[in-house]
Amino acid sequence: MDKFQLITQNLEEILTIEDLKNLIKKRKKLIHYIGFEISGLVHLGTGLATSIIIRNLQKAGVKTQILLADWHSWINEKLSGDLKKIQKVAGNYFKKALSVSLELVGGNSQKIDFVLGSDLYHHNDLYWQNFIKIAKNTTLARVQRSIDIMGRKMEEGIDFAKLCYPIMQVADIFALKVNLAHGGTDQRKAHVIARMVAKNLNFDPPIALHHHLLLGLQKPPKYPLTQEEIKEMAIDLKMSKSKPETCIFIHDSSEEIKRKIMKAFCPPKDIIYNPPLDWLYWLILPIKNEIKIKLTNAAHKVYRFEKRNELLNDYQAGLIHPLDLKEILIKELSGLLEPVHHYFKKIQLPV
RNA sequence: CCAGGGGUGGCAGAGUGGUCAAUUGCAGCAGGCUGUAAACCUGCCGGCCUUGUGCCUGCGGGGGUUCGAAUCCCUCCCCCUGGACCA
Repeated sequence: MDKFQLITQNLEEILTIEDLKNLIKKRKKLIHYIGFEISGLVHLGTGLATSIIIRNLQKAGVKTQILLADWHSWINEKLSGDLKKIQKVAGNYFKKALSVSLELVGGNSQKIDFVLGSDLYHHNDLYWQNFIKIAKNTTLARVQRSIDIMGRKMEEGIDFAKLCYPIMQVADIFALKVNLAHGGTDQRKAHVIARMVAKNLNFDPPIALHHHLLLGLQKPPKYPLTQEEIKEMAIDLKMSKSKPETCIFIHDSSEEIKRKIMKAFCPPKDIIYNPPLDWLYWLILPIKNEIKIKLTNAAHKVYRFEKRNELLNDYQAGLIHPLDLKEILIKELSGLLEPVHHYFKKIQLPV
């Protein structure tokens, strides 16, 4: 498999494919980054979905970096907006949880550079110069739109720091010399700003790599939904810590995994909006490479990552019962996360 | 800083002296139904428990009036709209 294929595997969107091809062709050093806000427990989305991409990039020889975004978390009032606490959790818990997650999917946590936001900004005149330059090359309206998409409500009572957030995010990309900016599809607006202002600041526009946001397990606010509506509402539909019943943490026991998945929304034959199917397609298959599922005719069939559309086709055709789908998901997920309990035996989780 | 408007349970939004632990909607939770979930039906939905015509806390914070306050007064804080200042 060549570099391009490795890098683009399991991504939902690339901005732009042409730029990426050019970068590879020019044999430039590929430098990746993804930023994480430091909040509560790491779940499948933050931990595993992102790790799959990082693993792929590592295989492609890309330098991978994780920004432990303490200042961003501070701005967004994570962990009560207590910067000291955020930094503590970043170092004591998040770094470890993300490393474990990466190992689970077959990546190498030794090859990741963890960067704490504070360290990046400390005594860094250039960073803050770029911050102002970026701000000068952006409009208020644009920044407002970008924070809106990030799940923060514009409406009333928004403090100004929130508007600094996307500007910092763009400055981070330049400061870390990133040419592969990675995030969920929710990071699109910020990455687009980065690409737009890059030219004005004499940087090469970073390529944006967006992974799929795993669906939350709950029934959507509206059903049925069209593919377009799902894209528009992606932020509301994604797995979220704030709804613990609809999200699975990497620390969840197999009993909890079973309980939550059994409660999951899972309409028969529907492949448009189907959280368990979504997870098997985007998460389990890319990690496990193949899974064996019981069909409604009692036979078993093996599905492989390379041909994962078969899974969708068969489910749509009614060849797989929702309950069988759930059962395989429960089994695979429990097995996958089993080592996590071992790693975290002695670490206090920041609940 | 000035003027006006406003702060009610997870959210939305009623209520303007007692009958208010606070209408209602949404969300959430539990159970029933279904080879899963959803839809649908039932119950719960401030906290506590010995589950009761029980106790406690409660309508931005604090103080006051009153037999009695989410409702009236004072004060502080915060938000919104406009203005002033910077220019």
